[in-house]
Amino acid sequence: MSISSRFAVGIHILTLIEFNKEGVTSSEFLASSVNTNPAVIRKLMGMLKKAGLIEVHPGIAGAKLAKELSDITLFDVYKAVNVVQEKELFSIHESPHPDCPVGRNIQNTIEPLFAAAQFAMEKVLRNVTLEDVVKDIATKENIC
Amino acid sequence: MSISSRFAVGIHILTLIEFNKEGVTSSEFLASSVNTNPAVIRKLMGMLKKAGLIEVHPGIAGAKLAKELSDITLFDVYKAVNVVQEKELFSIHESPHPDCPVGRNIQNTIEPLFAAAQFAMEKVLRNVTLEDVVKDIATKENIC
DNA sequence: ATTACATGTAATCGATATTGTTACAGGTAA
DNA sequence: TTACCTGTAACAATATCGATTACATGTAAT
Repeated sequence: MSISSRFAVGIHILTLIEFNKEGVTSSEFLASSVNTNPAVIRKLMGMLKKAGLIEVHPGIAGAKLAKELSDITLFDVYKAVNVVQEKELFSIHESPHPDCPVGRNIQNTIEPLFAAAQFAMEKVLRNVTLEDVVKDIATKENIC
Repeated sequence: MSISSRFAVGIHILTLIEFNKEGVTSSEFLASSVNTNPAVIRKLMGMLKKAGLIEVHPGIAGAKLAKELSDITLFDVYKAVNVVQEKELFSIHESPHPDCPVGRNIQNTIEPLFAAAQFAMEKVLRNVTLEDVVKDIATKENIC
């Protein structure tokens, strides 16, 4: 099991829009860098647009960031591309037997524990911005 | 996307072994409480056994805990049932374009961020023991 | 030794999610 | 009108999950 690479690709898209901000960042351009199909990129662009992270218009080539780099966290991207639903990082088996003391309580007992674990993971994502990602790549480029 | 319910079922199994420690906890008994097939339970029992969490023997009915309740964390169960591999909670797209500054760096930049998020989630699991789960259920039973 | 019953394990199936691909509708500007 | 872009639907290939069936193997009681 793994969380969909839509998340990583979403970050890639936003980062590249920033790096190419003087130029035109079309779905084809993005697809070439990500190494996938333009239609895949357009679908993701739709999600990022819906989440208010980018501006993109039918018939007009290129996407632009809709917010400041420092105002976009990885959590924003994570939510935008819809990879994990609220309280659903972990799945819990359905319909355990109600006549068993464990069966009738296990879901209620486990759920808050799973939610806490998921929340801790998401908190890390909230504390990283796209600015951090862009700066890290810029640093790596200057060194190499 | 969701982490397999094997994790939740694994917790269920261990918890029920404890609740039924005076009796014989067979795969059929467990399957009835979990509401699944005995073969599914046996496969999970094999994983829990391999991880040293339970003792179970071919031909002999019933499983027993191999460690103290307070010595088994949810993380132990999580690793035992093999739901998420190390550094693979998030997947990263392969083969981004090396001629692009973003494409050639994005993986190295994102990987530690994803690893940190995964680690934070796992840390929560490390801090909860089966004893906590059993006590919580026992409390709920006494109240209701 | 035979019988009854347990665990161990492999094969298979249906359901679902993911990723890539193709195709085309609709918008924009030269 | 033409060229090119985004938006979106349909479909295939692949992978994983959970359930199911079947059977080999091990144990203990008769």
